Amino acid sequence: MTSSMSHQADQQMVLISQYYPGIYSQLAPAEQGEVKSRRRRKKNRGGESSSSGVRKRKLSQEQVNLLEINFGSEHKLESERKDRLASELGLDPRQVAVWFQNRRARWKSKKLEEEYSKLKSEHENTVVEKCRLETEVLKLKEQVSEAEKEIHRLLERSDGVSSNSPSSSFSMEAIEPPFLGEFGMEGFENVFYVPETNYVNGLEWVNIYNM
DNA sequence: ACGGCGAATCCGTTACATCA
DNA sequence: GTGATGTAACGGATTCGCCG
Repeated sequence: MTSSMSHQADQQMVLISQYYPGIYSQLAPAEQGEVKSRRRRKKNRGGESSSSGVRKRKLSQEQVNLLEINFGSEHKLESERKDRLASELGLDPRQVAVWFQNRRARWKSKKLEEEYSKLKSEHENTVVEKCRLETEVLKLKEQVSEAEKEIHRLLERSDGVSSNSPSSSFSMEAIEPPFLGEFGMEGFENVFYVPETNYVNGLEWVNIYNM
């Protein structure tokens, strides 16, 4: 863990699991259903801390400011820095350690909230895009269906014409179909084939290709 | 290699201060 | 007075490095 990495962590969306690789391994007992009972702490209404002399709640704004500055430059607290900070702030090193511990917990909680918001937003965008694509697919299927119907109608009409007029008969298979790929028509060659040189009654609609 | 030990850190919780 | 919220502090568990 380098100091430069932690310095950038506030700006970047760094996953907690990357930043504190040890955290998730500690979840194992709880995940296995093992529930440990915690000892209840005694109340302390006498004004004296049970372990470290005079009780002193609420740090001053000045103390918090300096702690925040230090936390901003490095989230971890080496013992040398802890002692120096404690001396500067007139606090017990244990208090500095506790403050950093709680601050890391708040930082982690905030990052998790941000990560959640980001993922939620991405999910919503994806759902919207999915709906849009599904609508587009329906429209395209409708167009294909209409085109097929039209082809059927035209083929039926041309069959009727060719039986009366031998000169206009031709073989659809004998004519080289135009290349449609550059128009993005791959897959529709058999549906939209248009003979350019042989005029067929009722095929005026194919002029859409020249639009 | 291995186990014991202490320090550091984590999570979950409690106790208390403050405020609406 | 009271519930909600924020935070200092604690307890137990885990991890890690050191040492014999």
